[in-house]
Amino acid sequence: MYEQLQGYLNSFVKLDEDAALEIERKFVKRNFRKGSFLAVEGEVTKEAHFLIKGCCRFYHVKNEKAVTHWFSFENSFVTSLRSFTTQTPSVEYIQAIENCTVLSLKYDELNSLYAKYQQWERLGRLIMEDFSRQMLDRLTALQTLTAKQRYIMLLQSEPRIIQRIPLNHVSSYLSISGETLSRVRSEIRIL
Amino acid sequence: MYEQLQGYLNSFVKLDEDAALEIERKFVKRNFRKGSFLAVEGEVTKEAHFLIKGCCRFYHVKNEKAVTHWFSFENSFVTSLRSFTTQTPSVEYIQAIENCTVLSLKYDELNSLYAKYQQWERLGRLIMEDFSRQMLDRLTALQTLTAKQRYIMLLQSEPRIIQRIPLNHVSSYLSISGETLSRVRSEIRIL
DNA sequence: GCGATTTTTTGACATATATCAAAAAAATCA
DNA sequence: TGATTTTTTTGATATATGTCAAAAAATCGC
Repeated sequence: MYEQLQGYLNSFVKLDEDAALEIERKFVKRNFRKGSFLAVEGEVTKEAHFLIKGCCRFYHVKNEKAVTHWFSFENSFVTSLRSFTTQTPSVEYIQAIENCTVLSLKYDELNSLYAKYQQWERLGRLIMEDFSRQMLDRLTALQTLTAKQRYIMLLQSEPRIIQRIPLNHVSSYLSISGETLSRVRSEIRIL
Repeated sequence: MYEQLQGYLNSFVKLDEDAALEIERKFVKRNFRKGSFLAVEGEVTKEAHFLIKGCCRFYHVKNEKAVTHWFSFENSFVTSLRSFTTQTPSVEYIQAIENCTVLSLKYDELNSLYAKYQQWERLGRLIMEDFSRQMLDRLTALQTLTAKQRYIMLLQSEPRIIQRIPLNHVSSYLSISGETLSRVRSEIRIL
């Protein structure tokens, strides 16, 4: 369990022993039942969670409708970024799509790691750089591809999303109505 | 000139004297003529530029068409993020929309700052966090607003873009055809 | 300053995608 | 397992926005 997190972190920075020891000291194991929330609109998100098992859906409510904007799977951090990094009320919800096991880290604990270890600071920077690149790709896809192309691209680049997430959430994520996505899928089936 | 950069960096981290001294040592002043390129598709971006004066347009070419995905103005860093951070060929162009004055920092120099000063590492992290939050906002706007709403929102949140950037670039940035944006504007004029 | 580009506007028409409604299928759970 | 809820599919129709074309306006280069 901790090895899994360790492996993830190591892909960014090879942690020295003292810095690595903090992993077991600061992260605590937790479970979230399918359907439960890791972040709620209006509440300050006090923890970041490393997803050991399961997957989550990020969404916000706009005109009484849920708009999904992200999914997270095993081996990634889950938190309401703006809320957590600025300690302000969240504008989004994060919901467990499957039963989830996570390793949770409190905001203050993370900051003490940042303060104490240059390597943790670097880890934070590299993870944010990585996240930014992912966001840029997603933006490009939304900006340049048709509904069908976006679905096909997702099928290729993130098959887990299509395999494990209900279609209505996927359609929202792709900014396509459920009906249109259903039609797109049947077209592709025929091909 | 250096004070301007210093002020920007200070808004993220109050640099100690030794770390602050590096600013004048590592950043070099350069000018880019209107129309010239700060990054080109296919070339590895070797520098990040802090924009002292002027503005830039980020775009990539898709089906022989330019798709604008970002603008930068005074007091922000300009670089092809993926290319610079991973030192791989850029997929995008960055073009000066006005004559620009920048302070440029080489990739290797930045990394030596990261290695030597925990404060610079933190600076990098905080700037990336800030960037990520901006990207998230942009994604939300593209996902939830109509063409007209996106334009109005831009008018309010980033009037500089509308004041200083040719309309065809703005429309591309908003994922609206030039014709539709023109119509949206005339509608708003009347109101 | 003036001709030549480039950008913006306007109009007619095309189309991708949304919406509404209802049936079919799948998932949930008591 | 069967009943109930949720999700997905299918059909008919509506609409926002794109495309093509040409005029009007603005900008650029010499």
